[in-house]
Formats: sequence, C-alpha cells, structure tokens
Amino acid sequence: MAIPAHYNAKEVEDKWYDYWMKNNYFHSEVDEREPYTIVIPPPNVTGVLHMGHMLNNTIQDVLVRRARLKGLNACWVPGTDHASIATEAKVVAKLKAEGIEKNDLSREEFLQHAWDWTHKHGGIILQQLKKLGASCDWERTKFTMDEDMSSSVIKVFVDLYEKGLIYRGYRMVNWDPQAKTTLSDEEVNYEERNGKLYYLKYKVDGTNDYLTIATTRPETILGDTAICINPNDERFAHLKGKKAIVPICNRTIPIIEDDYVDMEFGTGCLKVTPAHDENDKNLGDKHNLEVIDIFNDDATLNHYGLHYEGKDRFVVRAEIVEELELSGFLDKVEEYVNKVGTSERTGAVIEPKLSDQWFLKMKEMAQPALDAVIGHDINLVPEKFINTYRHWMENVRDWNISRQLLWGHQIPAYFYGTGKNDFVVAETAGEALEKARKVTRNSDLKASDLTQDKDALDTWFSSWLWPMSVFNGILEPENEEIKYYYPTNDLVTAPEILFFWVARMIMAGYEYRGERPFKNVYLTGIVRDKQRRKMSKSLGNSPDPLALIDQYGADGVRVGMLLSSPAGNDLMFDEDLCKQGSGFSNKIWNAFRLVQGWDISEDIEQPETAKMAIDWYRSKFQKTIREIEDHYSKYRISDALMSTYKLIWDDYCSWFLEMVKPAYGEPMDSKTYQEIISILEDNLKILHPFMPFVTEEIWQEITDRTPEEALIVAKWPEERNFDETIIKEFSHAAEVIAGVRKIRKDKNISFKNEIDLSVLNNENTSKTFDTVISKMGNISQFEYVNGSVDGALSFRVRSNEYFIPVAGAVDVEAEKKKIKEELAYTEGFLKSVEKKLSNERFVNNAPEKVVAIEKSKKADAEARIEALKASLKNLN
RNA sequence: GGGUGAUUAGCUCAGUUGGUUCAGAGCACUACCUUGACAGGGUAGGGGUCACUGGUUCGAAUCCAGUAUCACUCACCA
Repeated sequence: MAIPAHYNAKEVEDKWYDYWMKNNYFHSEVDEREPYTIVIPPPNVTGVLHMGHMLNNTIQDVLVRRARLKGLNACWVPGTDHASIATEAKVVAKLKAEGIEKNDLSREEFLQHAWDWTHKHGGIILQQLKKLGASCDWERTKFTMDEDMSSSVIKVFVDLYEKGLIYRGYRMVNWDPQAKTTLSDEEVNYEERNGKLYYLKYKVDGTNDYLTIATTRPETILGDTAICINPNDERFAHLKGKKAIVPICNRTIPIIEDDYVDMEFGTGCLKVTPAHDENDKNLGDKHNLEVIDIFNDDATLNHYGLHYEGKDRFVVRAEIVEELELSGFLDKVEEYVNKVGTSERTGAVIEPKLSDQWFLKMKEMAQPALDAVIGHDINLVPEKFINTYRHWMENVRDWNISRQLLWGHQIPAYFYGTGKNDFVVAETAGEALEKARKVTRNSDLKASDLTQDKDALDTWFSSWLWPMSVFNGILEPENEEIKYYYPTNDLVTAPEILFFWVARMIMAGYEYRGERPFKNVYLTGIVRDKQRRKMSKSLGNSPDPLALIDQYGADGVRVGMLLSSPAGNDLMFDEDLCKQGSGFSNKIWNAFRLVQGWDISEDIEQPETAKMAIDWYRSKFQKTIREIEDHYSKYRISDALMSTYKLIWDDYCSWFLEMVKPAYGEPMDSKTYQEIISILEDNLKILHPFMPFVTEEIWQEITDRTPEEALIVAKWPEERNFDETIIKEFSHAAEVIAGVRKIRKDKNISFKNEIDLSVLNNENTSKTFDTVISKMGNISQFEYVNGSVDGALSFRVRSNEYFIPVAGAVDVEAEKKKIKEELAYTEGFLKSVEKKLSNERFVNNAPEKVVAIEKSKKADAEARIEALKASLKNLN
C-alpha cells in the first residue's frame, strides 16, 4: 500500500473526531480514579469562534488530553453563557430591522424572540470547537439559562439577600443609554478623548457680578443645584452666603462651601449637578441639595431641558454652547483631554445616573478570596497578576448586579405595594406570596397583587457559580458529582476577565463550598496581529479560525498557536507559525512512512549501530520527558511543545532514524524494528496532547487496534532510569560526525564517497559510538593512531584530534591558520581562567565547586593547547 | 496621577537562588547539497556592548539606584 508523501489533515481529522465521539472517550463519570477537571470559560451562546477562543481552548485541550493519558479521570465541561447585554442587543437590533420595537412587545413575547435567536445561533461555537479537536464531555454541555442553572442563580440570590449581603439602593450607577441598562463598574472602559473645557458665567444674585465656572459638560447646567467654592479661597470670600442664577433656565441656586473643591483647577468655582456626577451627588447629600435629573433613559433631555427637550445630549451640548455665547454667558473655551467612560458592550458614553438598583456587598466575600490567592491556595499563572488581583480585592466596591434587561435571570423580588421597600425576596412566586402575606399581615393578598421586579441579573451573577452549578453543586450540595469533580484543577482564561469572572468565582466558591473552585488559573494573553494590534472584527485583522484549520489542519493551527504563547504574554499571531505546525505534522507523517516502508527480515542479526541508537534514544527520550514534565508543571506549554518538537525532529528523525536506517533496498532485522515501533509509539503519546489527529492516525496505521487501544486513551510513557553517560558519549560522537561533514563540505567530498578517519585519542574517549560515526560519516576505515597523520585534514573535538587523509588536497597554510586561530582563542580562554585562579579573593570567596570547575577548565584548556601545538609542529 | 511588569539576534521569546568562553532557542536570513521518508528536506554559516548611566562584588544579562521607552492595571479633579 502506497502512503502519500504529503500528510492530508483534512481527510483525517473528521474521521478521528467521529471515532472518539462514537467511542465516548470524552465522557467522564464518577469513578475510583483521581479526577482532573476543567470547566470551560463559557463563550457567548450566539458568538462565533475567534482567535482568542482558539488559543484558550487549545491550551485546555492539551491539559485535558495529557491528563487523560496519564490515567486521570479527565472531565472538561463545555457550555455557553447567555450574555445578557450582548444577546439582548443583537435581538433588539434584529427586531428593529424587521420593524419591531422592543417596547411594543410584552416580556413574554420578547423572551420568545430571544429564545428563538438563541436556538438558531446558539451552540455554533461549540460545533466549531470540535473542529479544533476539543475533547469536551459534550454530554455535560451546559447553558447558563438552563433550568437547573437558573434555579441555582435564584437560590443564591435569595440566600445572599437573607444573609444581608444583597441590598437595594438608590445610587449613582453607570447608565448605558444605548442598551438602556446599568453596568457594573467593571463594565465601563475609560478612554481618553479630546474635548473642550467651557468657561461659563453665572450671574451672582442681587449684584451685577458674575462668577465663572469651568465644565466639560455645559448641557448639564440645566441640572445644576448649587455652585461650590472652597471655604479657604479668598478670591471668592465675597460670594459666601450668596446665590447664583443659572443661565438659560434662570434658576436661583445657592453658593455653598466645601474643601472638596480644588482651588487650582479651572476657576476655583464648581457647578454642582447631583443627578449627573458621582462627586456632585456626594456634595449634594452633604449639603442637602435638590436633585434635578435632566435626562431620559436614552440620554435625550427631558422637560428640565426646556426648549432642548427630546434632543440628544451631544446635540444639546453644541447648541447650548451657541446659545450661551450669543447671550454672553460663555467666557472662553479651551481644548481639554479628559477620560470618558464608555460601555464595554455597546461603546456608548456612560451617563452617571441615580436609580434604584440591587447591590451585592463585596467586602466580606472578598477577604477569603484574597487570602486564597495571596497564600497560594490558588495559583495565578503567571504570578505577576497577583499584585493586580490584590489591589482590586483590597479596593473592591459593591457590585451592581441588576440590569434593566429582559434576557437573563429575573430578579426574584416581588413588590406588594408601591413603596420602595414594599417587597419580599423568594425563590418562587408562591413562596413570595406567603412571605408577603406574613409581612403585610394580610392573608387576603393574592398572587396577582404581587409584581416581580422587572430587572434581570448581571450575566456574571450566573457565571460566577459555573464551577459549582455545572455539577449541580448549588441545588444539591451533597451530590456525588460535585464532591468528586470539585474543586476543579485548572482554569484557562484571559486576564481581561480576572475580576469579572475569576475573582467572583473564587468568592462564590468559598461562600458556597468553603473551598477554592480551582487550583490553578492559567491566564492567556491577548491574540494580536504582527503589528501588535488587538485582533478585532472592526479592524478586519483577525483570520477566520475555521479557514486556518482548513488550510493547515487543526494540528497545525494548534501547534502554530502554542509555539509562541507563554502564559500571560500577548500572542503575536503569525500565520507562518501554523505553516510550521503543519510542516511538523508532515515531518512526523514522513518519519512514519519511512519506518512503515522497511522490509523486515527474521534472518539477520541486529547491527551494533542499531543497538547503540536504541539505547541512546531511550535515554534521550527519558531525559526529555523529564524536561517536558518540568515545563508542564510550570504551565510553560510552549516550552513543553518546543522540547517535544526538538526531540522528534532532531533526535528522532535526524539522528535516530538515520542511525537505524538499513542500506538502500536492504531489509531490517525484526528486533530493531520492534524497538523502533515501540519508540514511535512513545513519541506519539507525548505528541498527542498537541497534535491529537495526526498522532491517532499514525497510531492506528501502525497496526489494527481495538477501541480500548486507541491512542487517546493510551498510557503515558513511564519514567525510567536512564543512562546519562550514553547521552554524553553520543553528543561527542555527534560532534565528530559534524566535523567530518564540515570537511566533506569544505572539500566538496560527496557523502556518497567513502573516506578514512583516524583519531588521536587524547581524551581516552569511549569507543561506544565508533560504528555510528563510521556509518553516519560514511567512513570506510576508522583507526586509532599514536601520532599526527601526514597529509591529512584535521579537526578537533575537545582534545582529540581527527584526521582525514585527502590526496593532494591539503592546504597547509590554511590548516595552519585555522589551528593558530583556535590556539589563540584557547590561550585567551586559558589566560582568563588563570587570571581568575590567581586572584586570591576569588579563590577564597567563591564556593569550592566553582573553583573546582575553573581548575578543570584550566586543565582542559592546557591539554587542548598541547594538542594544537603538536598539530602545528607537525605541519611545519 | 498611583501601582505593576517589561526592555536580550531581523522577529517571537528562554536565561532557574550572581559563577563554565554564557550570551541561547525556534523562525527568518546566507551558501552549498539533495532522484532512495520528507524541497513543508539536509549540511554548514552570519547575526546581539543583554535599553541607558552609575553602584555593590573576586565576578553582573542576573542584585541595587536613577534615566528613557513600552505595556498592563487602578483612580471622582470639574
């Protein structure tokens, strides 16, 4: 059977994914083995796969597959997030395109549309992950709005409310006028924007004086309810106790004093608008000021806006400046750069707004979550994020958990009256009714008298329970699964959601299980393009992941992503790396092709070279898997891959296979062949986490396997003792071979022509690999000599001198020059070593070990100089 | 503005508690080779004052201080 010279990933990958699925290898059940659990960071249910997901899920799959091979009960739980704002925005936009306004629909009608949308687009991303090879336990797929997941959320809300940790408050919140909902502080991004600082004049009541204030938001003057000066500001002493008149609306407002005002900034006078600025709100509370909210929910002006009513805030800003200028109230305008809060989801400029919202107290819950990370019960990888985490947790503010959205978990608060506090909190409407009857002492209260709070909960209020709720750990805290799988092992996610999600999962974990939700958090970097720009849809610089998989194969793309992604560092994605990845697949494929093509004979003895090669490779393999193990333990996945890559490409393909390769057309002895297959199988095992498809393909091509014998569930190679000496001896031999190759190249001697080699064995080097040297150097005669060989080219490995007789081709002068250069270098080296050793302070202060090393360096250098001098003399 | 981290080859990055002539890897580059696994191959090379300036030390890419640039993160100066 002819095997194609080019590995064709496309034909192979779906086949094996189907095979794995069919045999249920991804599924995990509670058993007596040690569990290894990862919960996926649930992507938005209607999202599509982007490069960030590719990186993130490749890493998770590597960890999960490796755990599975190591005999752990690996369980990777997939799922999706309802992503309230994002999904609702999409549904609203879609309805709008069809001419339907959200406000014209009832709650139920809108939710029906949202569910339709979810069912239509939901889960596409999970299908895409399958192309990548993700070995998720698909039977466990969860959605944050599944019935049981929702019940968990509601149960936790009620519990926290009863514990007094959730409260309702009238607070300044971040209002997104586009999505018409509040946002948590974490969902606001601050951007620097070029704006203007307007200097406005207010008439001082009862005088002809004016005072001047500076503001970036002139439209908010209509909501002004005071002017504030610093009591220590002598410039304004004459204003104390006076009143000012707001331009345009001609309202009279008090002039108050507070040392909050910075005398240096602007004019030293501050306009106070309690409804539209958090600091102003604080001032207002302190000084009992009136609160005038001038905006509608969509940030157009309301009736307080007078003739601007109904116009957008930014339109009004331009127009009001014009009016102020015309009427002489505008003093001057300066260019000004300020930070503007924008919505993480919609990009709209945030409007600070006072409203009734639900909050979760954070301080108490933050403490154990902080301790866990500081005390390394939970490891952040890389550790540099600990500082950021600590800073955030120490300054944590209460979490605004209500959203003015329909898509999400409706807040289980039921109002029985019109008062702000006329509500009860309960898991069901029935329980709410009972509670309400009790509270009101009105047993006639009917279900229809209760109105449930219209708002939904922040999306993160469900995802923070994810590691518990996917195992039903909230509703049934004592069930077998949660006890077995929790705490999970590793969490792989982006640093961007360290606070949104990771920190809150830790808090919830300690609150509800008294235990960390995971042991390690691997924080991936952001995937950027070559110019370091973040990949984004709008820039159009993000490659389509599925197209990449199509072109390079999933294995190729996985390797491409991992080749350059140290934890926590951004990944500069370069498609060439995928090319390197698919090149690697092809290399592995061809190495198999070579092995597979040999004829096997029972009648020949195992050659010495093959035996040595096998001994050496087994040791080298053992040494390398220790290195790989070490890299994994530090979550240095790209280093683990690189060690594997070099082992396979350099040691296995370039050295080992070349050493055991029989002469062209000759058969191979069966003993060697058996060993080569066993070595190949070990290689496939350590490659499998990175490149699951090509490895399974080869594994199954080697011989027929039962489903139980599939590579995905094979046993990771055991660590055995290995021989360090043979590795050293081989590396010496490899240097000799390199020397021979260099001379062949310099003198244009084809590899096909046999040559002779002699050695002056000053080092007393072991002869173990002599047959290998002969084979790899195509040496006809390899002899040991006692003195220099005349008329031969030479090279040195350590103190040994090697000679290759070349008829008439020796350029004595060139040889001499080469030796002299080497001599000069070695003498320089010796000098530096001697200098060190003659320095008393070095000898006295440096550790003995270091001094001993220096001494042996000295001896080596001296021996080498002797050898070089001898050669030189010989040439003269 | 505060905090944190970074700066090593053309690119992406290693460099473990200061100690081999320690300055590395992969890719890219150059020259040559290649009809017998693989041109997605092989062999051999070139390439860096370890951001800068001082200091500590017998010895500094590594420790300390300052400077510059960058990144991330937090923050209510209108």
